[in-house]
Amino acid sequence: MCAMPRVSEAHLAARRQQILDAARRCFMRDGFHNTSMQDVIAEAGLSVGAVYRYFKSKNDLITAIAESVIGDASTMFEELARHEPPLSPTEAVERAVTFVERETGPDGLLRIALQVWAEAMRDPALAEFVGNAYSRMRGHFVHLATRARDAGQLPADADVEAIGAVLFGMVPGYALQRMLSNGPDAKTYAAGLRTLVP
Amino acid sequence: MCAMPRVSEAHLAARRQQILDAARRCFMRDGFHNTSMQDVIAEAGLSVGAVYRYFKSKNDLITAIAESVIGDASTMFEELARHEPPLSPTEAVERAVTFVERETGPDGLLRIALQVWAEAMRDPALAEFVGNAYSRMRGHFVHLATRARDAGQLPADADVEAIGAVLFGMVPGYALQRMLSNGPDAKTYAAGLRTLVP
DNA sequence: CCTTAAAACGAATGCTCGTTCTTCTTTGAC
DNA sequence: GTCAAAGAAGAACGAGCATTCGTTTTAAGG
Repeated sequence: MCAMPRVSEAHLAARRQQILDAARRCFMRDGFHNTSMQDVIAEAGLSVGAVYRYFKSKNDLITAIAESVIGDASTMFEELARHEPPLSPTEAVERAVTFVERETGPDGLLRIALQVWAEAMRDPALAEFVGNAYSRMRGHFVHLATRARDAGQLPADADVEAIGAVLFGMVPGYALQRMLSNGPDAKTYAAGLRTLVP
Repeated sequence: MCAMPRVSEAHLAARRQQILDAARRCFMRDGFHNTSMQDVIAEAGLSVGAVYRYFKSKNDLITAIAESVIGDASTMFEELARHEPPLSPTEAVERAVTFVERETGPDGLLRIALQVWAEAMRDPALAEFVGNAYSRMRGHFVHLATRARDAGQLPADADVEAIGAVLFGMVPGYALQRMLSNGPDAKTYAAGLRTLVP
């Protein structure tokens, strides 16, 4: 006898991803709360039961999408931090802003990120996850600021935590401008930054 | 005969405000989409019919709250722009950030602003309103940048639009950090800004 | 005090939602 | 081929939603 799974691991993972992809499209289009489970189910081309096998509630689905979006952003910031040769703080912001510009389009990550931010105000578990992720991202900029200070590009007594926060803040600040008003493109923004921060 | 109103103008305005206040509290607590009309009605201590006399739909109520929140922020930025003697760009950001710190608390304006941003992704009418308001706010910083350039504090060929955008972006950027992670307080942030932008 | 229309009320409505549950199908080991 | 367990399906359900509407209350002009 045996209790082996009836389908391959790969099949299960693919199905799960199929649902996640559908949910992402729906959430991008209508936001978390104007998307019904029926919408996701139809978009995935599956049945109610199938979807509920993989995600036990709508909130589970929202959380999964939120974590994947925040995870993607984290990855980007980590790559900036790991870059060789090390980037100057300004260069790092410039690259982040370029990424943001790409992802603020009609089907960009940041449209969902905005939903996640709003959702985090109501869901403490999500708030903690987002808070940790954003602290880590800010940490990368603090690290860059530290390096710049040690290289003499900043005063020796500079508060690297504060400077890291300012640098990091510019990125979502730019994202909001892009999504809400018709702010400047990444290149222009970067030029402005370089004028302001010598 | 006559068709005079049965109650005073002031009474009508007060009732309307009573509903708006209740809605603001509810929306702050649960967000737009997890607040039911029943919640607002109960919070206002009125009847269904009374509320629907003043706001013909939930969306009307959301729009009214959104416009009032954005309006409050606009007022703040206008005061910064009008300040005498004129503020330097850095000073203006510092003051804006102090305002933000005050309004990111559990019952601060910015918690609703975050909801509004997310809502604007779905509601074109709201998107236009928010977009215009934010363009105007950015404009104030562009104006400050222009003045700084003309005073020789910035290169003569500086792109004031871009610099204004960078300055303005720092404000929502700081707001997000405060609301989502435990970012630095306004004073620390301002100090970081001053170190970075001489 | 009576009339009248605005204002407030709240039961009722119809619909949509997230979720459950029973049934049918597929799968892979034997 | 057979069987048992897992996967998929989708009808059904109850709760909760925004909104409507017929009724009652209120307040001011005559």
